[in-house]
Amino acid sequence: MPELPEVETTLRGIKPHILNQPIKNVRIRQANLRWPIPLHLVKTLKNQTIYQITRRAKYLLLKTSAGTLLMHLGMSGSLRIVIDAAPASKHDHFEIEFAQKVLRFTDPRRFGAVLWISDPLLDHPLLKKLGPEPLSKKFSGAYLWEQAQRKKMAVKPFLMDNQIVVGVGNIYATESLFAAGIHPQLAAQKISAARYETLVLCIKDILRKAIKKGGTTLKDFVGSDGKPGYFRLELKAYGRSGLSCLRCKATLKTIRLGQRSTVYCSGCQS
DNA sequence: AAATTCTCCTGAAGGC
DNA sequence: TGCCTTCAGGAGAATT
Repeated sequence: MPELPEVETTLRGIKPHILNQPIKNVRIRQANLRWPIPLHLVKTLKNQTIYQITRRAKYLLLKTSAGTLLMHLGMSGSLRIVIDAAPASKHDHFEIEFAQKVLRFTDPRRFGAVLWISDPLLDHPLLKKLGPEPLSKKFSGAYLWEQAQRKKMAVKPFLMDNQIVVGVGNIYATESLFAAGIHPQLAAQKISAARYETLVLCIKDILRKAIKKGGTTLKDFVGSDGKPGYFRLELKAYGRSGLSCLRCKATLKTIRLGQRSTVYCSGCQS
């Protein structure tokens, strides 16, 4: 599931292959993703060069002198570097062809996006309301506690709100709350500043470890080299409902919070 | 303003 | 075997 570690893994994987390489061709096979892929990209990107690749939240930003290509992997998307031009398959919706290599976007469920931004980046509606990066200094226990005041919603959906902090989706929110020993259903405003300090440390630690492992692959996610991420092996709560807690042996439970399944341990999360 | 619900989509899994 | 239902989920949009 592409959350921040998976997007970061993708960024690091594709960057050395496509940076400063002239674009020879662009192909749109299926424009109907979350929003339609702008058809003008075929002409707009031809002969352009991507001179910078960055990530903001779960968005990849590929900059050219004509504008910025924004890509989102949705929940089943992946970007791969294809060298021997293997034939495209059913879910290969978009690709950028360079002299030696092809950057191919694959997304079975089509929740992903490929968009074009020609205006200043920060004005874009998808980017301008985003909260801080979780691995930045600005994302601290004090910040999170401050944001939580007067928020009655449960802490888990609070953590997954992109205006509070970006990049923390269902897997890493579940894992972080387990690591911090915080019950996911607790009202955000009822959690102490000290516990938010702990939670922030857990979030940063888990995200960093997941990036080191190349992200988490549940089903579709692969890195740019086509290989899965191995953080799934490290998951202690997500996907372990009904199994016994690795810390206290109690049976892990599942509840629904904000339409998302949430696994927690009633023995050591309170 | 804050919180909840709906929506897009496909494939896997379960029921009968 | 095969059809139908249910579920998974990122996050913007719509609704309460």
